[in-house]
Amino acid sequence: MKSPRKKPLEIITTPAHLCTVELRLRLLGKLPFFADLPAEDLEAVNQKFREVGFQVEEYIYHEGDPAADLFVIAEGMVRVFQIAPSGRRVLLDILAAGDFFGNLPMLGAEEYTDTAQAQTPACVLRVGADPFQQILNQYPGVTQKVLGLVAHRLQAANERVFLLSSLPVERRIAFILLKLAGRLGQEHEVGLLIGTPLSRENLAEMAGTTPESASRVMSQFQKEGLIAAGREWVALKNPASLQALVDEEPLSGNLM
Amino acid sequence: MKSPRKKPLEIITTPAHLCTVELRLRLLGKLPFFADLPAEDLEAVNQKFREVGFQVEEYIYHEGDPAADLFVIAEGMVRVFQIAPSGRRVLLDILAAGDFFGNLPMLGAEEYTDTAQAQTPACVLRVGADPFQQILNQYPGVTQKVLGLVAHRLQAANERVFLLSSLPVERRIAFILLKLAGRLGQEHEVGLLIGTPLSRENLAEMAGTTPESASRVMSQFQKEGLIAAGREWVALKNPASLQALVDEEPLSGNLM
DNA sequence: CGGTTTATTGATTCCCGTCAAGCAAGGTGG
DNA sequence: CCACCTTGCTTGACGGGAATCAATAAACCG
Repeated sequence: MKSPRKKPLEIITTPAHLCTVELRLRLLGKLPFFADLPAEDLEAVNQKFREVGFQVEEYIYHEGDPAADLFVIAEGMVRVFQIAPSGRRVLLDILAAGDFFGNLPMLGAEEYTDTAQAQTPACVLRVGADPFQQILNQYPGVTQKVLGLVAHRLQAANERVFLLSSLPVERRIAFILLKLAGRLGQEHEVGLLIGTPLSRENLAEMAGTTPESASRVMSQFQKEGLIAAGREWVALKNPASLQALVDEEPLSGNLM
Repeated sequence: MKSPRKKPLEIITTPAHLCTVELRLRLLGKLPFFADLPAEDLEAVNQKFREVGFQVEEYIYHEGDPAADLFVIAEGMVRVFQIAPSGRRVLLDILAAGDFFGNLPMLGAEEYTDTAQAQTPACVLRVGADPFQQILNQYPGVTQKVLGLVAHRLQAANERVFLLSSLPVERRIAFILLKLAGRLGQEHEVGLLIGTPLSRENLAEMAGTTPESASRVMSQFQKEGLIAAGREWVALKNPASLQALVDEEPLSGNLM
C-alpha cells in the first residue's frame, strides 16, 4: 500500500498576541449575530469583549468551573468535550473562527457542562455574563440571531444522537468526515482537506468509537479511494460516495 | 418470578375537543416563556394560537414537511423521533404539557427535521411562523426565555450524545429512566411512576438499543428491586441506586 | 373468551472494543 | 543531514456485549 503524501495541512496562525483591535472589529462585524448592527453599536459591543490567546492543548475552561464567560473564536480552532467516568473523552465539537462557545451563561446554567481546549493556537474573545446580558437586552435582534444559532446547534446535536443510535461505526465516521469537511473543508490538490489537525483519536471521540476502529475504517476508506489521509490530517477525495454510504438503504424488504 | 401489578398508570385525558379556551389561557400563562407577561398581553398572544386535538398514534407532522408551525402541548404526551434508513426509529424525546416542539420555524429551517406523533391522546396549540415571529419582536423578554429553553435542550442533547458514546446499554437505560422520571414522574404506591405509556420498544428507541436488550435490562433491574414494571409502564423503586449505576466509576486503576 | 399486542427468554452470530506488537512520521540535536 | 526518540498510525488476535432470530408467555381489549 502506498503511503499518502505528507503534511498537506499548514496551520497558518497569527501568533496569539497579534489578536489586534482591527482584527477584533472585523471579526465581530462578521459574526452572524452582530452582522446587522450599525458601526457605532458594533464599536460599543466590541468594548465589552476582551481577547485571550491560547497555545495548543491549553485549556480555556473546565467542566464544572463556574460559567462566567461566553467566548467567540477570533482565530484558530477549539474543541469542546466531556469526559466519561471511564476516562473516555467525548468530543462534542470542533469550532473555528466565528463560532461561539461556553454554555451561554445567561441561560441560568451555573457551571460549564463541558471542557474547552485549544485544538490549535487560538485567539478568542471573551465576554462576561452580565455585559452579554446587556447586549441582549439592548439589541433584541441579536437575541433572535443567537436563538437561531442555538436552535441550529440543537438540531445538529439531535442529528448526532440519531447517528450514534442507529449507524454502525463505518457510517458514523463517514458522517463525521462529511460534517467536518462542510465546516472546515478547504480545496487542496489531494482533495477536500479538513482544515484542522485531526487525529484518529479525535475522530474516534467524535464518532463514539476507539482510535483502533477509526483507523481500520480509515484504512478501508483509503483502499476504496474515498479519502486521503495521513498523520493528523484527512482529505475527502470522493464526498459523494461517502454521502451515499451514510444514506444507504439496507437493501432489503421493500419488494412486496 | 412474580408478575408485577397491572396498569398502575391511568392516563386521564380530557377528550380532545375539550381543549377549552379557559384551559388554553391557564396553560399559556403557565408556560415558562409567557409567565412574565401581563394578562392583557397574554390574551393577545393567546389569539394567535389555535388548538388541535390528536388521537393516540396520530401524526402531528412528518420529517421533511415544510416547517410552518410551532406547537405547544396543552394536554397529553407527544413523541418526536427520526427514522433511520435501516427503518429503526430514534426517539429524540417524549414531551408533556407545557413543552413546545416543531423546530422553531423562525430559525430559518425550511422543513421539520423530525416527526411528531401523539403518544397519548393530546391537545396541542399551534402558532404559525409569522405570528410567532411577531410575538418575539414584540416581547424581547419572551425571546430570551425561549433562548434559555433551547439552550437547555441543547445541553440535554449533548448529555445524550455523551451517554450514547460512552455507556453500555444497562447504564443508558438507567439514565433514560431517571430522565423520564424527573420530567414525567408521579408518586405512586409502586414507586415513582413514569407518567406516560412506555413500551420496551420506546425505551430501546431512546437508549439506542433493541427492545430485546431493553427487556433484558429491565428484567435485571426488577430482580434487583430497582424498579417495578409491566406492560407499557415503569416505576422506579430505588432511584438512588439507579443513579449510582449511571455514575459508577469503572472501579480500577486508581490505587497508585 | 379468542385475538392481538407486548414482553420475556434462549440460542446464535458478529461487530467492535481491548490488548499488544510493530511501523511510519516528524521533530530534535549533534 | 542523519541518528534518535517521541508520538501517532496500523494491523492482528481475541473476547465479550449486544443485535438478531425465534418461540413462548403474559396482558390487554372488545
